[in-house]
Amino acid sequence: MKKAAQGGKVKMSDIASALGVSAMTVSRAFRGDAGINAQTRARILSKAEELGYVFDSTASNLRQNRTGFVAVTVPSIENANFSATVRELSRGLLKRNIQILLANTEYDPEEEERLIAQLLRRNPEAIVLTGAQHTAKTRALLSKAPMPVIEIWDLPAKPIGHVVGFSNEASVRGLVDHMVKSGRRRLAFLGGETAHDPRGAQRRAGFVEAMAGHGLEATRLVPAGAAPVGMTEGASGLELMRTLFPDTDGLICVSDLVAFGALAQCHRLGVKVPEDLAIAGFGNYEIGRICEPPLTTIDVHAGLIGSRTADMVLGLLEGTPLAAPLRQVLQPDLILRRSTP
Amino acid sequence: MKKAAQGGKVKMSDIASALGVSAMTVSRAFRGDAGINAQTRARILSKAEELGYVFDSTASNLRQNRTGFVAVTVPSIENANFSATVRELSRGLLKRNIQILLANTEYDPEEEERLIAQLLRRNPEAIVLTGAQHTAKTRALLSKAPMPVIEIWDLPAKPIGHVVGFSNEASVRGLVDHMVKSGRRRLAFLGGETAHDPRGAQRRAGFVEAMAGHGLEATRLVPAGAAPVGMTEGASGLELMRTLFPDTDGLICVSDLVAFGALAQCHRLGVKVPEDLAIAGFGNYEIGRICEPPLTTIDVHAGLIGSRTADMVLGLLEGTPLAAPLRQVLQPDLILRRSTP
DNA sequence: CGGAAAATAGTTATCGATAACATATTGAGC
DNA sequence: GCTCAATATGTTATCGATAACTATTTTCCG
Repeated sequence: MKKAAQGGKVKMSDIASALGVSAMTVSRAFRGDAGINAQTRARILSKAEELGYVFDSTASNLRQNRTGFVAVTVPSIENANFSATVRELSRGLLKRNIQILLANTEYDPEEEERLIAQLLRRNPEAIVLTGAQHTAKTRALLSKAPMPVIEIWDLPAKPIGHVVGFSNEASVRGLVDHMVKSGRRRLAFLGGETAHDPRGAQRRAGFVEAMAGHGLEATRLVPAGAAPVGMTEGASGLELMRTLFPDTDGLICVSDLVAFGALAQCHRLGVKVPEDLAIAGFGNYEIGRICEPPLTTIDVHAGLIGSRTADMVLGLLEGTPLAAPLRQVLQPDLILRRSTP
Repeated sequence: MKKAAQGGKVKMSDIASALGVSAMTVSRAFRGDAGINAQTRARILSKAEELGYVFDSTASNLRQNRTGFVAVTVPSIENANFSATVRELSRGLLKRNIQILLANTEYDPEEEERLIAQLLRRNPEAIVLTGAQHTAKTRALLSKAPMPVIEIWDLPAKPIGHVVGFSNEASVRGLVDHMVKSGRRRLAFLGGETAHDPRGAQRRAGFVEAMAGHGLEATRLVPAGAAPVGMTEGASGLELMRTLFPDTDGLICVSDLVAFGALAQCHRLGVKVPEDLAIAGFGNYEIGRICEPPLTTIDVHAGLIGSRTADMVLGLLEGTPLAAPLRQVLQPDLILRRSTP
């Protein structure tokens, strides 16, 4: 409970004068510098402990012009896919004691702009953006920024800097191909119609494209509402689909959560999955593995995106300047389960 | 792509000399200080824009001894309950432009200790800990720390500082009472047996207590494995329960995710819910609302914990020192749905 | 044993914004 | 016109750690 500091805070020079050494030596002791006597170092660390010294990285950051954190924006941390990415990113960066400054854009580019302006003031060593949809001002800010910028979860046509992503369009193609191969022709897509969920929109576009590739018309496009869409929207979306396109025999959803909502609604309505309606999701969420029937889906390797991004950041921070920005393209996997025949 | 700064970075004194004013005036312009001429301020801001100036909060932080961020630890950011808390906490603090430094403890007190030591070096304005299980060293570190400490999601008997939480034990009692009232007597509890999930353990203890209150023995305690436990563990746990205690007529699970896993397994085994087995969860996750039948659960108001914590932090940062630490107790709600009769 | 390299420690100035104090200008009231 | 207060701006020192440099041992070799 005694929070108030009794005196001023303890600093390196206090330790130094207590031991009759210079502040510089104390600094060296703390950084595990090579050129310091092991015994001196031990004395310093033990005295520091005794005095309750806490290293002040604010001062260190200013002097070294290194802050030791990376700024990260995500549309929503509540999405299990994004949080898996953040987790692995965080874990990877922790190896070098780099911390994450996280900001939620709530799927709003304007909010992203505000947040990035704030984050830049803190001098992060790199900026990681989930998604590639930005305002013009954000792009301008970031292209002038002195630190590396990495866009993840997308393959932007005009990247700001580096990229770690995958093709949402191509991934959906795998689902369509699978459904068509098993004889389904009257396919619908649920979700992805809003401007503020570019990845959803890309999946939807991929659906349209893939259908065209099979000579089929992609007329069955069902809206699910504004991002973030979840199970609730999946359930209501399934109803809407049945009203608009009652003869649909295969449904691809913008995410597993939506697919599960649709599946649960099918149970309630007595629609048999996959017999009456095949359903596929996207993202390989845990629920797709557990529900009955389990969901065919696309594993986008959300965690891997995070760890690869961490590796890229660490490489960029150590390495020599690069001629061209990096672009790492990951390959999502099609996971076949019983919700499709 | 032109990342390399052409010259040195632009600082306040550059703007100052470009306009023939002092650096102090520039500083005042940026902070919206009262005592500055509106026209001068406009000139400064426009010149700053022109030069591409980015405010350096590192320097500001050092001088003012205010960093503008709050450190937060969570067991796992992938848990939708915790991420809801973080989201609302973040949203609340953003009003005052305070950012969050987030760290995942992975349910490991040792890891928490390491992370907190790191976080303290950054001089956060407050420290928010999810959970009340800490190592002795963590407690020592934090009780000496100069900034407010808030433990959330629990009601610790010996809090380090302030608290925003609820009683896990009492919440489970509501579930037990409901099941008993509807005639079930052979109740089981799934999960919460591990040392590293104190909230799970408290729920389990609450189950035992509540059963005793009804004169019933709580012998049906089924382990679910190490935290974090999810749907997968729910499914396997249900199997285990059916082996160990085949006559169970009501199952309370440590979370909705576990409950859903159990429910899905019941579907597969032909066990009717709630006729053959009543199931309840904990946490009011979205899935419990959507699955069939929807799950009876406890809404712990995860988001509210976050926003209340934000309010508390803001109050502590502005207000005068307090005589005693704050303790805010929230009341979870029992939500009755069809998975219990 | 002489001398060069290695090991260890100290000095001084600095990172960039800003608190605290000092100064200059304007205006109001009598 | 004069004083006092309000307004607007400038000066200097400082937050705490550390880069860059210098100074002093110690070690090791031919």
